[in-house]
Amino acid sequence: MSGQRSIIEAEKLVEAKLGGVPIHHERMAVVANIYRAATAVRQHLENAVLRGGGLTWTGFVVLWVMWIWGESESRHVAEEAGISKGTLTGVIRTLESRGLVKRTRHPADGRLLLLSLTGEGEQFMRQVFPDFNAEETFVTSRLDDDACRALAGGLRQVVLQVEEHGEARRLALLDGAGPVPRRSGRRRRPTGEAG
Amino acid sequence: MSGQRSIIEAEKLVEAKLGGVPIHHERMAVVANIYRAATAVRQHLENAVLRGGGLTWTGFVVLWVMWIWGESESRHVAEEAGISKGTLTGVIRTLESRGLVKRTRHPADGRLLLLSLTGEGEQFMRQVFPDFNAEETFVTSRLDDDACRALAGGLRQVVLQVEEHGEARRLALLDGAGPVPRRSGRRRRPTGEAG
DNA sequence: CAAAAATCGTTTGAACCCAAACTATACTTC
DNA sequence: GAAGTATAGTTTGGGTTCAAACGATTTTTG
Repeated sequence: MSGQRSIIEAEKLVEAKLGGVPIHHERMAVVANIYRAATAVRQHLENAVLRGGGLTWTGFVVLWVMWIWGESESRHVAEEAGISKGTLTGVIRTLESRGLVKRTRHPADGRLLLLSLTGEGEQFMRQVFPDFNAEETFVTSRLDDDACRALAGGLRQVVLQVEEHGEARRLALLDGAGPVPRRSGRRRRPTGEAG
Repeated sequence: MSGQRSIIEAEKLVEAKLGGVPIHHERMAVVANIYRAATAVRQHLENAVLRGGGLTWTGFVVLWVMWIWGESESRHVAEEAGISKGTLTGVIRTLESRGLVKRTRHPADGRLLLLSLTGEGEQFMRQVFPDFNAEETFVTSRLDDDACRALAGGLRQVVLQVEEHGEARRLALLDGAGPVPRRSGRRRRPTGEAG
């Protein structure tokens, strides 16, 4: 990736492209760099640590959540891992086939699904997490501890803003014009009524 | 997402899980928050701005790169957008079918593919980018301009570290033990030689 | 100038991704 | 307690994602 230089140049080009329209460049740079950093970090960790263990990033995150929180209801794992419940179904299927995860029915509420690590899953995390953290340390090694805390704090502000006010904002933006349906997604099963 | 609280609690639980093994918590928090913020920001922008235009995040980024840089060789667009060349092929197919992008053969080098926006694509970006930037401003609205610059700067350090030293690091980690093949991916076409 | 090496974009396969539709179970209300 | 409502996990469909394999083309080498 030549990538970084270009963000600064790009800002000038955007200015030229939009002339009068005022653009908030620092805000643009924050969002662009968040995404760039996320991609770079994920790719490094996948290739340096996870691939050897036959895991993807998402698989590892889900495993990590279960490792830290112990046996949990499926919906909490999805929320904590930051993926949709539909995605979790597939990820759990994969992890289960690798023997790292157990699925149990909730004894009291038949709708709920309990997830937990197998012994193999526990052992895997005890082995892999220190390596994972070593690479987290590598990717942040240009920053000292204070800079890391400041960086994490700034990012936390972004997350909190979206979590606390994002939904209201989206509703306000779309206003009357109801939510645009997704282009993809399941189709309603055709009823018997023909035109 | 209840998400944020848990990161602090999680650190304590990790401590307990790993006992003696020293974990760098600030580094863990940085990586976790980068990814959380990237997911939150992407989701907000997709739902607030892009879905109305029938675009995904990646589609928008690719469009943005072509808008800013003008007609470009395919490989440069992929690099600049931060996606693999294989992914770009599919994204371009989608954008082309929406009439936003043109594909041209390079006149001198038959291997190269030139990409550029159509008039419709140009118009789309002029309309949508201000809305996009308004949401970038929304998600960062808890930070003042200086904090934004500091945040972008910190993230840039992470990206640079991975870009400049990541590959060497990965090679050093795997050392003699050659690269682990991916679980997925194309299979070698079977040759006629049978066992 | 033909064989070999390099480079580009495309195809492939497994996995991931979301949201809407759907099924199953639980709770509410009359 | 049957009908209606709510909630949880699964399926579906269009799409994205990567890396390796691959075909087409260009450059390099002998």
